[in-house]
Amino acid sequence: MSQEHLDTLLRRGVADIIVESEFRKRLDEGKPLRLKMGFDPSSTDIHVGHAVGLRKLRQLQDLGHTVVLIVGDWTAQIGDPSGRSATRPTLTHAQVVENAETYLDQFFKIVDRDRTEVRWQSDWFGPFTLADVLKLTSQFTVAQFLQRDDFAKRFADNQPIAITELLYPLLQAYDSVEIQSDVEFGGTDQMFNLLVGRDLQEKMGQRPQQCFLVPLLVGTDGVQKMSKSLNNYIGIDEPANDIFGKTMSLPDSMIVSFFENLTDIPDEDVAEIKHIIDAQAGNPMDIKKRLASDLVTQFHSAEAAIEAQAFFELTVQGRGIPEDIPTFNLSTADGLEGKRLSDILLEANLASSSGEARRLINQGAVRLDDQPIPENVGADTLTAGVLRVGRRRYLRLVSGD
RNA sequence: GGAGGGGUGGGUGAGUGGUUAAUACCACCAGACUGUAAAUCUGGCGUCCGGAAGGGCUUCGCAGGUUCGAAUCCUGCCCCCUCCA
Repeated sequence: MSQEHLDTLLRRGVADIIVESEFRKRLDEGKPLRLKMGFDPSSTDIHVGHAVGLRKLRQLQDLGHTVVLIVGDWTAQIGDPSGRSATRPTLTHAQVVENAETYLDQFFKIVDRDRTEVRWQSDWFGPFTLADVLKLTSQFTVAQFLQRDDFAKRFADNQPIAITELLYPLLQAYDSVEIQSDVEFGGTDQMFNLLVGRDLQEKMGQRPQQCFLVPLLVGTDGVQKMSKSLNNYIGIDEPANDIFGKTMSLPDSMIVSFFENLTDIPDEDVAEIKHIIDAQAGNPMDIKKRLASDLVTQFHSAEAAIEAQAFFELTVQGRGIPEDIPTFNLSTADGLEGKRLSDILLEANLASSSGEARRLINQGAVRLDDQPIPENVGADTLTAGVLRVGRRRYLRLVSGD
């Protein structure tokens, strides 16, 4: 591999590598490195924000290295007993197993299964004793932990910090010892935790891991970091049309960052795109189509990307009707007696409540063959045709058998 | 152990007996304009019935109570935060 290729690999989609020179030395040793990545099975959906780091894992796997994925099953079953954090619910063993399966299916869309070792945290924490815990805690001081940004801030603001919260970084650090990690991956918000792992390994006589930090991708709102709870994410498991559509709705300000972090297009192309956008030398929409197509190709296939683009151009841009849409039979045996348009929208999942259905109708968002239906008419006055709600919800009304 | 502050709709946060399904802002949804961008404008935003007018039901930590009427008053409980020890 060329030096240039390696440089790109260690720069694009990378926030920081601690310590980069040591990391490069290890790469030169010629032995497969153990790349540690942890996940909390309380959430299962992988979005493109996570993909930034997973893509790095894959690129390094392609150089012969091994990913060690740690399923945080033990901590997930403890949860956060203080109940402060909704993001640490307590899960049962069955839930953890189910979530892990869901997660792995998505994980291996990006990461190479054959070069991955999956380890369950309870293998080593299950038999842990209180004595072990105390030994672990004795390696660190409170002052050291107060260096972590959010702890420092909360401490200064007289906000509570639960003792368990101090323990989590220690447990994560011990994972590194257990699997003899060479490099741990995480977002920049994980820096402190990764560094604790590094320290602990050294204290326990191991060679300290390097910390590979990837940037936190900003979500589709263009403001906050991408996360499921903020509903500003693009899931890698979503249908091709959704990935394409969501990408098209990105603010212009996000385009360059997405290309940088989520695609392998050449650096020169990224620079070119940045120039076009800054200088307003072209329509950003066309550039976003390229981005959307690239993402769909990664998470589905090249064919799916072509279809998704066609779908987008037909429906959103051309306001046309796609072929493959759900149908609703007007002469169904259920009978339309007493039913109204709003009931049909609800039954066909075009609205989430009858209140919403009425609202949409009143706002002129419902059309039958392009003719607005401004009133909640009786279902029996509807004729065969295509019912459209907003821009992208459709229902084909048919009559007869 | 003691003192004080607080729990309101997805979020922030008004509201101290009726005009409050609950101000405002954010988020979100739909429409217009567009490039499913931004900005802007318009409408909406618990839920059910009703073509509509309108009417049910549920909601202000939980459970009771006072009252014609309670997010607002009383009692008990749960939870959170701060300060002092």
